[in-house]
Amino acid sequence: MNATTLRPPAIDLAVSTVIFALRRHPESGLPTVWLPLVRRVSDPFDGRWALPGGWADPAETLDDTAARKLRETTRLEPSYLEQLYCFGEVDRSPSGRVVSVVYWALVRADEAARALEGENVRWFAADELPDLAFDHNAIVDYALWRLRTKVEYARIAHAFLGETFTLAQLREVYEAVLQRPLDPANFRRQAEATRGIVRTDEVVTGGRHRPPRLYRYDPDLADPGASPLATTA
Amino acid sequence: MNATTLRPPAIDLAVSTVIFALRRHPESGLPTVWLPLVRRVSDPFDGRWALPGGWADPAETLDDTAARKLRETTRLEPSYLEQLYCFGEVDRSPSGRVVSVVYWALVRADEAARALEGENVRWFAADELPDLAFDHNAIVDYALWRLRTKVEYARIAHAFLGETFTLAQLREVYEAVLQRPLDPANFRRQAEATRGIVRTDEVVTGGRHRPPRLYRYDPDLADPGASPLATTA
DNA sequence: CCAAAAGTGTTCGTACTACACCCATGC
DNA sequence: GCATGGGTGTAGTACGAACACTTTTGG
Repeated sequence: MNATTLRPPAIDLAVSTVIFALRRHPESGLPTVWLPLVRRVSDPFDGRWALPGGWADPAETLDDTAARKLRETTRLEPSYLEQLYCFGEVDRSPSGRVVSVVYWALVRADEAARALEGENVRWFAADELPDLAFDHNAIVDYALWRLRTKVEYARIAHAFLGETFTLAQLREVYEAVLQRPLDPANFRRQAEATRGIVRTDEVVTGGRHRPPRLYRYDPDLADPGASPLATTA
Repeated sequence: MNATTLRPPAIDLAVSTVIFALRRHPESGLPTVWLPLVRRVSDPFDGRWALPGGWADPAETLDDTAARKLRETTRLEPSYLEQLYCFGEVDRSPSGRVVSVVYWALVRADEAARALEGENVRWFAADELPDLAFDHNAIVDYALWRLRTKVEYARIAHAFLGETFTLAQLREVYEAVLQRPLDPANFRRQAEATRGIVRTDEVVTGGRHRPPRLYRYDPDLADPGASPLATTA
């Protein structure tokens, strides 16, 4: 954006996304953070797992490119999408200079189940990843850090759940992300006071215990953790 | 970073920086947030004020480009430098598709005084800016929001000050950034407990009151607000 | 002594924690 | 009834806000 150099040099601009969803861990049975990866089918890093993404499109906003690529490679519709960071080390890619604008997304459990899984798309537990292509391991680690810090002060947990949810479900989200148990009684009060949710008149019957009330996220309540650039997706 | 498209399309990648320093406001006399802008000398937006920056260099890390451009245009050496956001709207620049990786920096008051100021570089009070080139007004607003939110939980305020400082000086930084007065007594306790500073044995004499003790920032103390990607500059 | 800012003590209210206890359902 | 989780009450603790008060300098 300086005028002295009239033409900028060639740097390839990529857009990738770290997609998070919750799944029960096959061993522990507890809900944990999972993410889908795609297998690379050409060099560099042919055959290695990598974050879904692609080249930036001159006709599209970076946000739109992230959302589109996410749809195209995994068929997922994210309930939350936010820019994470722009990675610009010189030696990130052996094929040349690539700068990656990375996004992170949250999808609901039911939505995540719909994701096409196959030879070249597979879900992994976020803390049991293989060696990924490029610097993608470090990127996922950073995205996990952002998820874990942001869930404590911003209203994003509901993005893992459906339209309505019980407080136990919401608490499970926090427990999965923060990796520690939370007191149900205290969580209830805190959630009702500051998590931007409202009670509905419905309850869930069928469990062999008192039927829990359903809650709904209220987007009108001010979010103390919302940034001025929030996409409100 | 997808392999289906072999060659990415041409998008110009720029790097700009929002530089913050504290100066006394000429009217109120209170310390306030200021930033240097550079006047554009060619189209688009010829003659308008803009953030210092330039095109990304294929041989340099984005961080390095930000630091170098900052030095070249203002002669300033930042005591804090962090990536802010990557702006990628399609119509940001009338000259074509430009994606800007924007950084924000803090410089010390003595350092800021050294900055070359002239026909094409001038300092402005952060909340009294003229109409800037491109979307730079919105970018500065976002950077200000980040500064104001981050100063509350991370240890960055000392980056506005010299090697040693009194608690009154540190408090002035917080008051300037947060735009509200703070209780000196409570600030002292909070600062000594959680702001990562240590007492020195020196005091400042010369004022017509009790000589205040000097403190020093201690980088070894864990910063609760530090990100895993922190540049520790 | 006085003014001014440094620095200490104390009270109050709020908010989080731990945990006891009651409620409503399926079996 | 009994097991199970939903939901309420409450005491203990930590921390920030407000503000009175003491200390140490220059004039």
